Amino acid sequence: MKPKWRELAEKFEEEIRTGERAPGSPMPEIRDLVEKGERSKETVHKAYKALEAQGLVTSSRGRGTVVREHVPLKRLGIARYDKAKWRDGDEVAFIADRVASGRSYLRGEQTQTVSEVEAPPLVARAHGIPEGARVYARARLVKEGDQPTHSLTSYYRPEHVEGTRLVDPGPGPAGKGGGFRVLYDAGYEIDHMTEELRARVPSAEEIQLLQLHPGEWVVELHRTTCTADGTVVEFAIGVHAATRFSWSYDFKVPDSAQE
Amino acid sequence: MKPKWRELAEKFEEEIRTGERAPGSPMPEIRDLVEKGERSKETVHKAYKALEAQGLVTSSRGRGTVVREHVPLKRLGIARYDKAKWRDGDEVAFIADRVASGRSYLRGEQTQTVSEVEAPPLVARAHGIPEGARVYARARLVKEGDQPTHSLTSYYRPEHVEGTRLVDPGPGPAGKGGGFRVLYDAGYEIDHMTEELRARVPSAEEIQLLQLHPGEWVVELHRTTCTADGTVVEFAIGVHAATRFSWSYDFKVPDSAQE
DNA sequence: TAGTGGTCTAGACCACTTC
DNA sequence: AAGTGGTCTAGACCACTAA
Repeated sequence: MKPKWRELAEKFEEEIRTGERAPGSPMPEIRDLVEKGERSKETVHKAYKALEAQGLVTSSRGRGTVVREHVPLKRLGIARYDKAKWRDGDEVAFIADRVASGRSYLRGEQTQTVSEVEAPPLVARAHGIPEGARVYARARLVKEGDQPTHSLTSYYRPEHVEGTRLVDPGPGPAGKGGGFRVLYDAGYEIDHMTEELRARVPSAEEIQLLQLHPGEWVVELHRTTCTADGTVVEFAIGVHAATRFSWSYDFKVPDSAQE
Repeated sequence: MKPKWRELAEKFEEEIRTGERAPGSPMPEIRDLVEKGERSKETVHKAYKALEAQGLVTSSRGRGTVVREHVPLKRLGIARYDKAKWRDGDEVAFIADRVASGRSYLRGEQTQTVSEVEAPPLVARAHGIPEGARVYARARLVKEGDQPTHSLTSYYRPEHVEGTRLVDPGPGPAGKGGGFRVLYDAGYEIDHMTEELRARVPSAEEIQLLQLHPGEWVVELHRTTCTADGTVVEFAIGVHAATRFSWSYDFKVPDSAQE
């Protein structure tokens, strides 16, 4: 037997997907449904929470529940790291994807803080240094308008970045060309990277920071960036709202017998 | 003000993460907590559901709520497509990752059904054919023991696979070397691929099929496989339980100025 | 059959937004 | 102040498991 709250949620889901309930239009108020039907407040509430977790509606106290506008996915491909963008041009690497997808970059959409910290285990392993060694952490929160899209924290080894503008703890992006340009100017040209992705439940702080919808998951991205000789010059951890992005990778089918 | 159910959930989360509550050990029963503390049944229930969504506990009627065993992540890298594995060896490409991570392959862990269908929009676009054109859909559910890990449906164009054992609608894997080997034998050697990932809420059928825990998300993977001349010979859609996998990709930093 | 989690209700109260 | 969603309770009943 299907629970009543699920039946109700599926009924509304159908109505939203067919367009019968248009984006931006208000959903019936909980108390109205309680009066009209036989359902109780908690039951309707559960149904609405399920719809909210699927990204179909938004609820807020005082304002009511409305059908969500469709937010287009931001597609992240490896082209966003194109050397031409950060080495020759004046785009900042981290916002290259936004430029590529036709959105304009506005100043003030990225805040940054730089601090010296002891390397957590994950960071130490990536850089091949002892746990607790000193590293620079450069954390930024990337926004699009008022809406935060993801957080990104890069970890650098002191000998690679000390004396550069990367460790200048001022606010704002790292300047023309971004972090990769700074490393390039310091003699460390990035050559290849590894990205690793996994999905998980967000922490309470992340829900607040990224303004996540209730029930929404995040994708954690680990990026290890190396120079041609294999030196790791950056390890970065990104946390993305899971429904706002897709990731795409092209690669040759490997053939270990030929190498 | 933090809701009580969240407070309670965080208390238990802490206890589980520190190991104070060991995997396999039972959580306090809901009715006991109601008797001892001032909380009500629904409130404790909400807290338990939150823990379950995080993958920390498992609840079932009659059996109670227990701390979950830690399930190791399965790491998927592009090495799982190594030509040496499916062309020269006798491993099936789709289970190569399991072999790599030390798990043994058991017969009967993969079921398959082949059918001729009209190409859905996504499939048509990937193959560059009209919507509704006939394609072969090869759907399998991959399990590890009793636990399903992911579903994978490959779409092939008739002219590439007709007459091969791929479209033989018998059960079981596609045979020695898997689907890529069949394509290879038919004169279509795969050369490069694109994988695209996104996370989303599972459908009701997927929850049942993959035995997902309540609140758990899935990652949908789109794989487009091409020969050296750019012909798309396979488009596959995979649905993975989000917490059971991580994906990893290595690539050179692109440089459009040099090509 | 006893004991577990899951659903549902009716009503109270709280937090927030809008007027 | 009025009206929205969110939390909480006490208790009823249901669904499932194990002895």
